[in-house]
Amino acid sequence: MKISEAAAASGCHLETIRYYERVGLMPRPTRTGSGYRAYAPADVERLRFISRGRELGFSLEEIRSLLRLNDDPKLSCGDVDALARAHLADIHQRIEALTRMAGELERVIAQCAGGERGTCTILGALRRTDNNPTPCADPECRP
Amino acid sequence: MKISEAAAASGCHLETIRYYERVGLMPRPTRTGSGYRAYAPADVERLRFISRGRELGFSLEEIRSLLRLNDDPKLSCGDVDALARAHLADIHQRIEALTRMAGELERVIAQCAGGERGTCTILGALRRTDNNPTPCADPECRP
DNA sequence: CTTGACTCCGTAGCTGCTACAGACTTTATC
DNA sequence: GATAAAGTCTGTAGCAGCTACGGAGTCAAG
Repeated sequence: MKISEAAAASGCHLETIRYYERVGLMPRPTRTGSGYRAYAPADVERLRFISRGRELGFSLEEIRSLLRLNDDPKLSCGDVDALARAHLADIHQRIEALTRMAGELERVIAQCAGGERGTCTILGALRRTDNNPTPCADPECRP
Repeated sequence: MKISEAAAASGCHLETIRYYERVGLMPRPTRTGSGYRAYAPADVERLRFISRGRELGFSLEEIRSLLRLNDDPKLSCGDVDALARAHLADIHQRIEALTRMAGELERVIAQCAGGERGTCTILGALRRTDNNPTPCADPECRP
């Protein structure tokens, strides 16, 4: 199986496969006489493992650990569980941060919708310094 | 005001300030006789503008646009509004993607909590192929 | 006068790819 | 069998958004 076929079968981009090999996530495949990479079904499975890990937001380093744990027959499920839980906590933090951003943005956008002259509340929110408070006179401005 | 003071006053890392200058977000500041950068209060305000933009998740290119709109006296509030709304939509998409990830992760973690032997459901979820349930029975699989 | 803190510039590193260029090999068509 | 098209090879550079050096020059305190 050539690299483009492995790419199609795994869903990974062709150049990404070579990249995974370079960084040691994928083993160096056997080669044909002319030097082309030859992949076995097991390689495609490994690529899909990586790809699904990425879909779940794991970093390549985390996936490297997961692959090691997966390859090791004397399974340490606790480590996998800990890694996954830590990752989940991280995702929750990112969601929280983005939700805060979205909330704040919605607030300043909503204020802007009304007035179009001179005082753009969006730019105002970016300019605003703590000792130089809101340019908006409306008490609704700062909840 | 020297660069470290501007850093302290703006909340930007010192090297980040130089970076912003290099990419053209910050103007080249005046220099002291010996070549040290000298910042005015307006520069610090601009840094804080950038910093708040980053806190709201805007990219540096978006912030570049916002700065241009902010600097331009004949204000085009509509452009600002459009930019902010597009950014907000993007944030919502990212939240959605992360929420999906979190949901799926929670699912496989919850399943794992029970059993600790042989079958780790987290690794199982990563290994799983929809059309090829068994790993590989064929001895040709591993070259 | 020396020590230490600061600043300068340029460059390289980080993550996770993606996209070349230029050389080669394989496959398809005539 | 010749030739064109498509695939593959390697190595390197680019993206965002910083951060962290190294080696040199500058400034203030003791």
